[in-house]
Parts: sequence; C-alpha cells; structure tokens
Amino acid sequence: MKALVQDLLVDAATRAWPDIDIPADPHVERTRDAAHGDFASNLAMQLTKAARRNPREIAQAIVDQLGDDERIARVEIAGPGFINFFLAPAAFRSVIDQVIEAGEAYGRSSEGAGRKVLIEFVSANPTGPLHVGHGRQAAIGDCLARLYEAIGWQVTREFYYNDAGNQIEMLARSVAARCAGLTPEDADWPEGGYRGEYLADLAAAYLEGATVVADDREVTGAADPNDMQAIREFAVAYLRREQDEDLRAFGVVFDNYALESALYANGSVEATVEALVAAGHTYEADGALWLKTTDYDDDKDRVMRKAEGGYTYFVPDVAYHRAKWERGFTHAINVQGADHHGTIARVRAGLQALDIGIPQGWPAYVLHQMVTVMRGGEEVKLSKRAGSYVTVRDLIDEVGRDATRYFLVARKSDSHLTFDIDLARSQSEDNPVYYIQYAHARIASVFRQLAEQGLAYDRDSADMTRLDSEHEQRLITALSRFPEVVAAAAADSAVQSVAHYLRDTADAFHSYYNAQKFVIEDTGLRNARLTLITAARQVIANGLALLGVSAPERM
RNA sequence: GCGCCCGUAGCUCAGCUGGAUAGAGUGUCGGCCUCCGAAGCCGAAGGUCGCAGGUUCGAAUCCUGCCGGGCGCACCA
Repeated sequence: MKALVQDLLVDAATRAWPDIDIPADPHVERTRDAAHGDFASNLAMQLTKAARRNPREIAQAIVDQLGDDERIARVEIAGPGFINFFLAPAAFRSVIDQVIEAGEAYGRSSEGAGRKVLIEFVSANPTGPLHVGHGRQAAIGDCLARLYEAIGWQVTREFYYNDAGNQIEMLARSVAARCAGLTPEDADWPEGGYRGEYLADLAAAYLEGATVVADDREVTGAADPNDMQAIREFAVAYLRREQDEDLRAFGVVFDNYALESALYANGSVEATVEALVAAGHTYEADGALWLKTTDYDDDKDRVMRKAEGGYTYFVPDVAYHRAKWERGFTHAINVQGADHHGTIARVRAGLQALDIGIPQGWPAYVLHQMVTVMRGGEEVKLSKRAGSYVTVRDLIDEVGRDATRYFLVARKSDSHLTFDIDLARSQSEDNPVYYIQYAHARIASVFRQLAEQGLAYDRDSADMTRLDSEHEQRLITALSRFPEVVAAAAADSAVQSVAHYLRDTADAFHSYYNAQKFVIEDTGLRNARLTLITAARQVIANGLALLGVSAPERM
C-alpha cells in the first residue's frame, strides 16, 4: 500500500515540476494520528530548495497533479507542508482478500530475485554446550535467514568451527584428565582446562566405546585413555552432537558446516598466504610474516605467520571468507557477538589485500551485545552442566523454546539484553509471546465455537462493506503493514521489529475481540468478521513463523 | 589512552534512516466475565529522550565535546 502512495506521488510531482529531480522512492510513512490520514509524505518540504518555493505551495502543486484514483478517498495538505493521504475503505478491505488468497505467501516478495546470500552464525567451537550468547545468535541468525527467504533470496545457513587448534588441544587434555579420574579440584588438573561437568559424561562415553553421530560427522570412542588423537576426535564429535541437539531443540537447522581444519587440509590457507605475499601487501619483521592491514583501515599491522611457525587464527579466517566469495556469495552476512568486533577490520583488510575485487564492506556484520540472565532479581552465572555459563538448553528447559526464541529476538541486537527468567515463565499474562499465540489460538477457538453452534463459515456471503468499526479498521491497517515490516526488517537486519509488530497486531485483535462478537445472527456481517479474523490468524501465523515460534490452535 | 555499542516512564524496551501532541509491556491505582477462551479488555497516574553546544522549516534521531555503563585493543581463538 505504501508503494501505491509513492507511485502516485512521484507521478504527480514529476508532472508538477518536470525539471526537478524527484526521488524515486520519496519518504512516505504510516501516520501515527488518524487525523493525518493513513499515509503522509514530507516530499514537498524536501523539494523546497530545488523548487525555491515554500513547502505548502509545492504541496499544493503536487496535489493539483494527483489524478482521481478510486483507492484514494482524499488528500490534504497539513502543518508545514505534509501531504496526507486518506485511503478509501475499499482499498483497505482489499488487503483482507490479498491475505487470504496469498496465505502463507502473504508478506513475502520476490525482491531478492533468487540471489544467493550466505548467513554465518553461531559458529561455536566444539568445546562445550552452547551458551546464552550463542542462543541469541542462533535466534537472530535464523530469523534473519527466514526474513531473507521471505523476500526472495536463496539463503545458505552456515556454521564454521575449529576442530583442531589450541582450544581443542586443551579440550582433549581435559577429557584425558577426566578419563584418568581427575576432577578440576585436583592438583594435577590441566592448567586452564575445561571444568564443566559435561566432560565427565563425555569421558565415560569415550571409555565405553560409544558411537556418536553429529550432523556432520560420526565417531566411535577408542576407549584408550592414552590415545590423545582418538580422544580429540571423539570429543569433537560428542560436543558437536551436543550442540546439534541444542540447536534442534531450538529449531535451528544449518545447511552447511565449515571446518577450519579443512582449510589447512585442502591447501587454501597456504594459497591465501601466497596470494597475499604475491600481491605485495606483506613484509617480514621480528621473525614473523606481517600483513599491512593498516593500508586498509586497521589500527595496526597483523602477524600472519608467527615466529615459531604457525599461522595466527585470522589467516584461516581470511581463507574461509575468500572461499565464500569464490563460492559466489557476493552477499554474505556474519552474525557475531560484539566482543569480536575487533576482528572485523582485519578480516576485511585481508580480503581487500587479495586484490580480487572484494568490496570494502564485505562481508556484512550483524553484531549483537551480550546477554545477562536474571532470576529472582539476581544475575545467573552458573549452569549445573556447563559450570561457568548459562546454556541455551537451560533456557529452553526452563522457559520453553517459543519464549526463549521470542525474548532473544525481541531486542535490537545492538542493545545489551537482559533475559529475565521469571518474566519469561512467570505465567503467561506478562509474557508477550503467549499474548501473541493466544490471539492465534483464540481465533481458532472462535471457529470451533462456530461449528459447535451448527454454523458454517461462508466467505461468499460475507458483506465486507460492513466492516466499518474503529476496531476493524485498526486490525485491517495492522494486516496491511505486514509486508512493509518484513521488507524493512530484512533490509535493516532489524529482527526485533517483527516481534514488536506481532505484539501490536495481537493487541489490535484482542481489542476487537473484546468489543465485538463474531458468532452472531446476521449472516453477512458474521461472515465478514470471520473473514477478517481468518486473515488476522494467517498474518500472525506468518509472522510467528519468521521468528521460528509456533502458532498453536489451542493452548 | 584508542576503537565499537548503549544511555528514552520506577523496571525491561520500541521509536519506521530528520517529521506533526515521544510510545508499548511490566509495576502501581481504578473498572469489565449469567456473553465466541479473563493467558483478555477499558481507564488513570508516570518523561528535562544522560548533559551542553551545533546543523535547519523541524532533532530522541545527524555533527562536536563532556558524563555514565558494556565490550574490545596478542606472534590466544
């Protein structure tokens, strides 16, 4: 609907001022106040300089050029020069038909035209269960992926991890210690080892010779407490499986797992180093090989090859992203914790230095701030299983998948998030996710009630012109906004706006529900109202699906 | 010290890339079920948008400087 107003506006403005550059998509917004119509544009104010007239005069000239359109009831000029559009009731009513005809496709578009985008998120190393921060990342990343799919992109969800570095070495030593019957309290416990209880289970499984099947690998425990290589492989597979179970419980599915070790194995790390040297952006100093990342906006140059010989972690990172680029992902988004923001400049610098045409701002990053978990007014820091941090599983077990996902996505990712367990589970009344789901279930319930009374819903006999109350108008307006919300949320990586939109829409429905009855004698009106709430149910379900939250028929 | 992010109602947070009288939830107070699910609805109270300048028709939003909080600043990942 917004697009319609924009089109009309551009046409009229172009006729009124043929020699002025009119923006292709002038600012048109939903009004906050019904007295200002349904949509308002500040176009006239923005043309003051070019047209050298006062904004109200400009607005008048534009309005004079607006032809009659049956979808527009009237247009007014207000305030300093806003052009306010009042849409015809029929134009709004047509939204209901659009929703019902499109069904699950309502809100989706083909704007992305099938272009490929790779979204990398979670990317946790297999050293333990996923923590809340990973949970936030999983919720944001998966929601972003769903948003991109909704606007017509072909999305690949990817998980990158390191199965061979120092962290894994430390993991293996911790498991070996557990195999030897040690606990973190013992004097012989490895310095800096992983202390979580889950490693005791892992060690036991290894010693029993258990077989673990993760999404991307399968390993049987060798049961030999001294075989470090076998322990390493088993531990990685075991913890990968553990994370897969967490993700599955959370409803997140990856298309691809990328391994850092593979980048060494297939020579791409070496090839990347050679390419950087050949491109002339490196130098040797203090026995190390450096990359001149300061040529590309980094604070200081970075070591690629350490004096003792190994590569620093950022080299495989560059190799990995180079591979993404070469796989044809000219659009790539990395979802990461903001605590890693320092690495962005150097990875991009490494990619620039390859001189293979990777643009400066590639890949895109969506950073999220930390999560604090609260219970009983105090910060929760410990998990029984993991020891030093709260896990995704702790949250899912305690507040459920739907509430967990909703809460983790309902805040702007830039903001620090306080996850209040009491609020999330403190019975439904406080809980926005139940509020939204309840709207959906309530609509389903109306139809059950209808059937109980021996009535059938008949859309053909609906008299849609009867939907003229304020409550109905408000709900219809909410439904009409959905495609705009989806498009904007994807464009801005603003997942929280979907959550807020659903809250608003559920609100419009609940008010309506309380004010007017649906199962009534009057056939034309009854079916019209049932048609409207059928559409509302569809939009709520579509919106919840974008968050990965269920839309129950009853609760 | 340098860089990034955040400061909006008692609390948790929105605010559509600069718009009209700054909004929700929660909490507090007061109403609404012989009626399709009260997990709901209606109303009241609650604000120096951290502070100070600047940009312009117009600033919570953009710029500068402070103040406060978080996170980074490795030949760790």
